[in-house]
Amino acid sequence: MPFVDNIGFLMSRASGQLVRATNAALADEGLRVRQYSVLSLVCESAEGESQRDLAEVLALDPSQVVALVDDLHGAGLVERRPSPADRRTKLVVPTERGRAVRARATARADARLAASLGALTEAEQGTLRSLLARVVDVELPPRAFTDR
Amino acid sequence: MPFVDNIGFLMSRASGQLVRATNAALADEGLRVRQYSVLSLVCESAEGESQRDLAEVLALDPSQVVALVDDLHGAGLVERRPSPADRRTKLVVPTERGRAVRARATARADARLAASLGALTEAEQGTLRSLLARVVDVELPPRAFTDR
DNA sequence: TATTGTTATACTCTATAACTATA
DNA sequence: TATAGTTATAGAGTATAACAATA
Repeated sequence: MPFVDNIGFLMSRASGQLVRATNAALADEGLRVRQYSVLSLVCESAEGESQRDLAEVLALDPSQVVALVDDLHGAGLVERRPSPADRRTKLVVPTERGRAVRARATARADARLAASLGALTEAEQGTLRSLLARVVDVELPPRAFTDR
Repeated sequence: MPFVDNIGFLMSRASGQLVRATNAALADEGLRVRQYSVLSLVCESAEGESQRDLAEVLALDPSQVVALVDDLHGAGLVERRPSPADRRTKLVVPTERGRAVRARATARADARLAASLGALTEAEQGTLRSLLARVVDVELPPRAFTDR
């Protein structure tokens, strides 16, 4: 099979396209997609998310989360609150402004994403989403100790 | 829909996983995935590929292709040949060693990719490939001049 | 004038290691 | 002894601009 049909190549190409498109859509709100992902998660959380949990969900190193939260805090969109349960842990919570920016950002990003996926029907987008979710879950294959 | 179900996010996460896995698989051959993609394309080509064509197929800036070809040339895997048709153009062609390295690299990369996609059946992988190919093709939507 | 390859530069993303304060 | 957050650093990837040679 020719290289241009390689799933890894196509995935990388598609991902790059979507990231560029989303960054362009978010530029008006002063966000990039990585900062936006953190803001979205904390806005969806009831009591705030610890930086450790953010790192795990986003598959980022904790040190990267520090920088992203710093960015958002500098823009007045989130705050760090001490966790009542563990004094090592900081819960990241959105400010009022953070919630407002997130709402606008989501509208813009979703519209742009829909345009980028315009070649696919709604049903196909659902199929793609579930296939991707299953690829993402396979971090630790059951009996693939050989290559670790 | 929660952020973690966003297709752009899932795509970025999946792409990162596949790139990391492929880079790990290629490390023994002294390659990274971007160099490998150039090597693969020139090995598949009958008369060599111009750097401009490589940039277009891979969706890279021509200046990035210069660096990748430099890397491969430094490793003795490709050569630049003058095009008989256009003296501006350089055709990138593999060396004998380049072809041998590419064969081994492809075996390793394909095996690792198959493992990373192990959660999907062959049919599902085919579906994923075709969906991705259609997403990638939508660089210039028919009448979306508004956002350019 | 436009295109191919090239150099240069800056910024973003990724990967590691080491440190602190807590547990 | 282990974990959450932090700082620092280096390398890889991305994005632009400008230039020489050639068309």
